Amino acid sequence: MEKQIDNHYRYLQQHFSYLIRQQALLPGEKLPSERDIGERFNLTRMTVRQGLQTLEAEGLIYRQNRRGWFVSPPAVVYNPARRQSFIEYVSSQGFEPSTDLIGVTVNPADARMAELMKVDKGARLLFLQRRRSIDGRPVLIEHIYINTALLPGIEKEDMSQSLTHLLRNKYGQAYHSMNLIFKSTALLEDAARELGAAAGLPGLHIERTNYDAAGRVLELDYEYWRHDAVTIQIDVNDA
Amino acid sequence: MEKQIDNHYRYLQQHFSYLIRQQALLPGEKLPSERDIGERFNLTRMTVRQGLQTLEAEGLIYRQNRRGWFVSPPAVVYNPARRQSFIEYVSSQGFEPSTDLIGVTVNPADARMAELMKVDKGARLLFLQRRRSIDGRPVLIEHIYINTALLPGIEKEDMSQSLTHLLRNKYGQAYHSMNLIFKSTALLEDAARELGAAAGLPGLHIERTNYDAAGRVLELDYEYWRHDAVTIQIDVNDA
DNA sequence: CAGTGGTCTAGACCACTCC
DNA sequence: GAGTGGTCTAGACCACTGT
Repeated sequence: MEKQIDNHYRYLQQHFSYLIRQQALLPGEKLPSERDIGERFNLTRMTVRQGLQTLEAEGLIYRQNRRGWFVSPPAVVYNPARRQSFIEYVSSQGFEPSTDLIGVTVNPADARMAELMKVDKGARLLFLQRRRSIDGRPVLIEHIYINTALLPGIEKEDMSQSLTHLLRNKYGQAYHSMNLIFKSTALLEDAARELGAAAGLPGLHIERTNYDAAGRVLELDYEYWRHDAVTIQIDVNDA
Repeated sequence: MEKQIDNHYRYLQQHFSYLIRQQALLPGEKLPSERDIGERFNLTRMTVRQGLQTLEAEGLIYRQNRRGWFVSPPAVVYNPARRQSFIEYVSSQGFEPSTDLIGVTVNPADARMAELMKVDKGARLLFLQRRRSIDGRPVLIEHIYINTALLPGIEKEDMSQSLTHLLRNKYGQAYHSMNLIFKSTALLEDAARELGAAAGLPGLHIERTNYDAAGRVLELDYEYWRHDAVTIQIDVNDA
């Protein structure tokens, strides 16, 4: 007993949704061009785009700026409580992670950052911008602020590697506790551009504060994810 | 040093974003109609709608079906680890929570539900559908499956009240552990309609499995949130 | 009823990617 | 240069809301 679809864009949505679920269209595969779809279904490009946008909102397809629409791969599961690095949890799920370093600078903390990281104004903070990809598809932009006073010499390390590993191996620091904030919102304009995505793309923001054993802020991490690329999972145990 | 905006819809976005941040437009306030905005800025309705949709994706405004666009109130912070009820965490943040019971049925478990809840196929499950609002604004639809065998007589209770309280007071059951899954995706069609929202609205899905002290599944809870209405916050402590 | 957003048409030009 | 999505125009009719 299927529901009657009287909207054209919903018809498109259901059509492609069906093809994707049946795996007639495979992850990473390119959809026909908007003009081709319009011709095939006798629809204006605007209507086609509306249909595609609803599929994008569902996380079934994604676009790369002016290159086309593609079927979304399955989302990676991110379980922050496990304290695994991006590299660990992505590869353990059978995907291929990679990291591009976009920028590294050392800046004095302004008033806002000083408060967030519980350091004095002017303290030296290492600021990293990285892009991380899964199977070659850019999925998140990361902005990281590191308290260099707690991790001397860290700015001389290779910053495209896993910070989790670096802290563990070189500094003997495991993350002790962390505070996590998740928010569903549009990707920031810069993040969208660096992901090769259209601005205003639905995104997931994660803000993570990592503390050392003494409760000091080791690192502040902002992650801007393509919303279809990740599922968050957490186990909460007895208090 | 402001960036030059050459897109019309981005200009609109920046304009209203500014007004909202300056509180020249207050939470809950209605925006002018799409046609009025178009006239004022000399833009087509399609372009106006595109601008408004990006503001919606940012979580700054929301719409109610055919009633208009409104400024979003601040998001409520949901911290699952605190095991507070919706009523508790909403009211403790200075908002007014309310709950509408949409449906109650008792059904035998099908194969899928039986597996998810670790019961025999055909076991009696209480199924609740509720709509929850903050300050009168519907923000989430909840689908709850309850294992009646563990909570005898529960189907005779008032199901618009807090389940957390009911379990605590009548059954002496506190939630022990829970498993949480968060996914940013479009609202389901039914959920969107019950929230008075357009279908395909960006949404946040939360899936929560609550276990009793013996590790049995007490309750399975699916929450479909308007994406601008909630921020998730979790503290993870030493393992 | 008038007013609102929801959907849709039939075009157009532009910016960028790919070859 | 051909093809793609990104943006935009100037309309139209419909479904639903409020009065």
